[in-house]
Amino acid sequence: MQYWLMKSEPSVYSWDQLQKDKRTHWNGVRNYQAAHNLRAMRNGDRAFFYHSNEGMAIVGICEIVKEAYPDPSDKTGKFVMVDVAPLKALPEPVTLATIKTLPKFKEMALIRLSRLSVQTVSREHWKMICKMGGITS
DNA sequence: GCCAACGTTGGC
DNA sequence: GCCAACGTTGGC
Repeated sequence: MQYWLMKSEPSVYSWDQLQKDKRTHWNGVRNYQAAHNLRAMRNGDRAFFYHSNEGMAIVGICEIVKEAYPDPSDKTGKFVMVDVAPLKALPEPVTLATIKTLPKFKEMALIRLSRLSVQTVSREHWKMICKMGGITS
């Protein structure tokens, strides 16, 4: 299984909204590297849901429930979207500020490639963030 | 609101 | 194919 991190501005689409919707189309990605990651996602992969701009924290975990298919909002036909469903909220959101203070996360894309909206997360980072977020599984 | 970092566009 | 100009993202 692969782990991911997806960003959304809460004023555009928030974690709360996803929990209400039960499922959503992750559309609007217009960056090739992010799109490449979308295409690499497989059903059952897990992704952190990160609030950018406001909140600036990882707030929940979602699951990929439909693999990449054309994004109808893209007139050029080049970009794709996936469907995601919420799995569980982090009891304790993990903020960017916290992550930044820990040397182990220096190599994380969230820090290194701050503008990439869909990124991979290593298994090690995934586990640490889950633990910090209060998920003990 | 500002600005750094980065990506894209278009002229040459 | 280079690079300046411009647009966007996202932290602060």
